[in-house]
Amino acid sequence: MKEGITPQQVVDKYHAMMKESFDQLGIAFDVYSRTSAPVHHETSSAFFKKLYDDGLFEEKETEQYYDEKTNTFLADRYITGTCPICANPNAYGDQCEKCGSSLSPDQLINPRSTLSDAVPLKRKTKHWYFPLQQYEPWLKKWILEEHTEWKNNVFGQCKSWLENGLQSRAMTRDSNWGVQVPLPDAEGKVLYVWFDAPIGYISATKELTDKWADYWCKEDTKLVHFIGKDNIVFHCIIFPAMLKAHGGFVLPDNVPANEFLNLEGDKISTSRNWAVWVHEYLQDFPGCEDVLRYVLCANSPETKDNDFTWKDFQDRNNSELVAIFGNFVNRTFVLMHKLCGGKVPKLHEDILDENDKALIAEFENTTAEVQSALEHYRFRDALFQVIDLARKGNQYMQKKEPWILAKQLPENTEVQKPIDNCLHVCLQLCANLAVLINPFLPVTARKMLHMMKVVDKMLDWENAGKLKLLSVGYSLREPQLLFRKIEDEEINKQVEKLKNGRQQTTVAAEATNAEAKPAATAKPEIVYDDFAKLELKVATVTACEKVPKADKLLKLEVDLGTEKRTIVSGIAQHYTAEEMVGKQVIVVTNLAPRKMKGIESQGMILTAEDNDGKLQLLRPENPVSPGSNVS
RNA sequence: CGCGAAGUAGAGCAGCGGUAGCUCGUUGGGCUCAUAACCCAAAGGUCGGGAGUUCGAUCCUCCCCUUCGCAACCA
Repeated sequence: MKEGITPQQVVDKYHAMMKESFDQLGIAFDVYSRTSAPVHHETSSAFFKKLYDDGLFEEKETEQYYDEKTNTFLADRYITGTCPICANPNAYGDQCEKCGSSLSPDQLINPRSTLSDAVPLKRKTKHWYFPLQQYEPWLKKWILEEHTEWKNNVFGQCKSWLENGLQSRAMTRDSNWGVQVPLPDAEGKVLYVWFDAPIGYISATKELTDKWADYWCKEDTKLVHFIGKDNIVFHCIIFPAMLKAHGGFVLPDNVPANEFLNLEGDKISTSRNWAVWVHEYLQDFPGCEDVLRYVLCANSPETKDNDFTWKDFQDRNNSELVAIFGNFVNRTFVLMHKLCGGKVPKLHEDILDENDKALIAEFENTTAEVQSALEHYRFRDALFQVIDLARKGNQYMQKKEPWILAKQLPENTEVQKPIDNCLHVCLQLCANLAVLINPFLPVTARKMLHMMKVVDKMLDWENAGKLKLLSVGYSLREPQLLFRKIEDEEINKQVEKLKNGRQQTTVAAEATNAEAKPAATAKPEIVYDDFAKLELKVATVTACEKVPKADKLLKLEVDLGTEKRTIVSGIAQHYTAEEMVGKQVIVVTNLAPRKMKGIESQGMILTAEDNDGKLQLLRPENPVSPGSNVS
């Protein structure tokens, strides 16, 4: 709605955009689907129908508040009113933030809609509830006893839910966007997003293969959900309970939820354009797909929120990818061409020394560590181990100093042997590095394959840790640099772009609107007479103070020419009392008075909300006399 | 309000009862095949704050502070 287009257009736009971005970053999916696909509608409907036919839902008809102005049923959070317990006039339908009581909308005195400020009416609506509490004993056993290995943040959250007690939860909503409830008499009802969304995983598998049941219904399947911390409950509690209720499906083996990644100290937000857009990144850093992948993995918020900064991006690229990994591969190839005629030299086992043996042993050690880390979802650590192996390669080469040995060649041809050994080991290490880095940096792994003139098959994980990946005597290509250095200038540009982009959101949003079809209005059309019912006037603020114990409210005295009025307005987080004095504002003067925090407000000040959620006062371009009509 | 997770050197992390460690970055020195690595040395931490338990606490207990998340028509 905000973009002025239909939900369908929104999903089409972003689906295409994300698919392309994933593709360009070398992130491949067996299937990249969406819950608007027909197969998903069928699958989720059928799932619902099965639970329904098995009598697992509670059908409840409730009276829910309905906002006639916007034609919508109101979620609890969208209703405010006076708290029955502490008389706070701004309690929400689900809880009062002043006294902390949990509420239901029915308990509110003088409820109103936060969408339109209308007085909501009760309307009957029927929904289907899933009795989560019935699965509580089973969930407790399954998670708290059988999955103690889950991550702290995940396990703790689940424990909290389970110990607080689960409740029936509506699995349908009143809406016209989503999957229709597959029952007669269910006009205008759709499945609750978090009912159908995880079923989307099953639907997508169906789209992939007829043998989808081999994945979902066989005990040897290991189901893992990679998610962010904000939806732990859906994947650990609700979806498993649904699967259990339905029967015949495997349950998640693990749900390694990550924390959040910030960007330059602020929360990432695509709507506020505080983001790094993949398609723009690839334009600005062509050929650097793997660098972004590297930094995101090395800095992934596995145990706590982390920050992506361009400076860190540069540091990690220059010191870890270029200087450690890239440099090792490069110097190995350069030396091999200089000292071994461009071919994989022989390994003279008779003269292997401790250094050789130690490094060779590292092939397997590191492989085991990387594998173990991956199996335990410690991706950061796994990647570190790979880079660390390259570091060990550098150390090894430094100890062996084949370039020094080479100086003795004219008088002693025997030294070719240790030179051969060093480069043989280093080259085999390069091959191992290619295999080990492949899951993280696939583009880099390909480049290495090319240099080694070997086939893709070599990258199979089974090859990790082996000493003999390259054959003796095989001639290899000239080295190509795997990574390039990233200069300060490029980084500064990105930081600037980010900061400028933040202000351009409005422009971007307008551009989107211009392309889109005529916007569907959110509210029904009205006639002039409806508009004429409003009395809007310009007023000058003569005094202003903050309302005590209310963080959002300012109490204003305004001059309407013929009279003065007191108005309470929820703009305290956007304007200070001092700066309001003397400003002109537009006031709805014939709005019924309402008390807020014990002060009667005799009107309402008009504001507009920008993309940052900041309120902007509406006011005349040039000062006019107080009391002027607005039309 | 409550619940969960997190808070350890400039950055990213480990440690979890006994002199605070790793990688990167910084500074000085050595070396040079390499987009320079590597070696040596150094600087940099009242382990979020306070109380307690203990012979001893970053680690255990309690309180507090900060950040993020917690069934919203949001995968």
